[in-house]
Amino acid sequence: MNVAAKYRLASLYVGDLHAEVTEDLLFQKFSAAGPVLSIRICRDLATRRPLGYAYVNFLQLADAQRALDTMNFDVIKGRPIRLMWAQRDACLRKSGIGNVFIKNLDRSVDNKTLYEHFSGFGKILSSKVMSDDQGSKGYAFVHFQSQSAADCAIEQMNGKVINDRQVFVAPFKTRKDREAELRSRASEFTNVYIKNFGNAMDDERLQGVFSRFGKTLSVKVMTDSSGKSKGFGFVSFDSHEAAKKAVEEMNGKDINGQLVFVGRAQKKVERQAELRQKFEQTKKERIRGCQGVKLYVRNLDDTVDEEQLREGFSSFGSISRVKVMQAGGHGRGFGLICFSSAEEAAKAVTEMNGRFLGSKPLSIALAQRP
DNA sequence: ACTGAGCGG
Repeated sequence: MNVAAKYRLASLYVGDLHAEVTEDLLFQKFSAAGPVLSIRICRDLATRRPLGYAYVNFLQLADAQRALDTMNFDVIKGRPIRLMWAQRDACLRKSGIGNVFIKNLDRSVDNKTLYEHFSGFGKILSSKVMSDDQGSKGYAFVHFQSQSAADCAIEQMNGKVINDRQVFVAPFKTRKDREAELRSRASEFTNVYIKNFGNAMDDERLQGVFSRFGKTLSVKVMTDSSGKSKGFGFVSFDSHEAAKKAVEEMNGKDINGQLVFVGRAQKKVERQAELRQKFEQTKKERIRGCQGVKLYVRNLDDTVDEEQLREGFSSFGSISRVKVMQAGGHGRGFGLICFSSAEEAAKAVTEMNGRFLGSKPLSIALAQRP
């Protein structure tokens, strides 16, 4: 048998490694399971930074098996390691066959507890409770070797209680598949959200406005603790067609002298997620907007300070930021100016490039995107 | 709250 074939029989993949874990440390640890032939922490070829995984090659298959059985999820440098048989065939790793998703996990459920609850259904290739520095995130993955084991686990474990909490167990879905599913579910909505109808509205009147689109299951004007309308409410229809018609015909219409908004009702978490995403989006746009109108000013006379620079450019528009680069108490001969619009920045470039500020002509250019 | 990461000499 050649060397490569021999390694493969007794090779373990060690994942989720902390960056400070060394080969020595792994050698010490795994030698407790039996004689170790070699260990390699994989690193980026160029930077030599660890890639977060390693191989441990045992001389004996039984020792590798023992390590897998007894050392999986042991904590090194504060982080649980994840052990698997080395599997170099990427197709086998990524097929997705037998992969199971678990959620609604109690925070007290750790990797080992999870493993104990699922290992009886078949051979597990890899499992993991997702966590951050706050601890468990309440969901996990168990990848079985066979689909039949996964089916069995789903059948037996979905709805079961682990550490006083009922868990949800189902086939794993990729993020893309899941998003598509959510979108298609959302497109068949039956619950409608109405806002901006003022406070002269109650359930009965709302019912009166919306019942012509179809049968309603519930109509509710949301109120505060004193019973006063909050200006919004929900109408639940018995069919998507009715809900869709209500949105199409009522959105933007005048009710009690006000233009109302009528749309698909979202769950609170969904709404929050959307708002959060919008906020991130506008933040990104704002950053991009600022980058687009940043000017580099070179060949600066080193007596010119930020105030003078701002003054020299203020006639072209509103300046959000001015900076003169400094080193050792004097200017380094360049700086930057942020305008609030691209037009202003462009005008500043055409008008000021080559013009004298102090004793030297300015050299101005639009800053490159980073 | 909420569907991953992962393979060398």
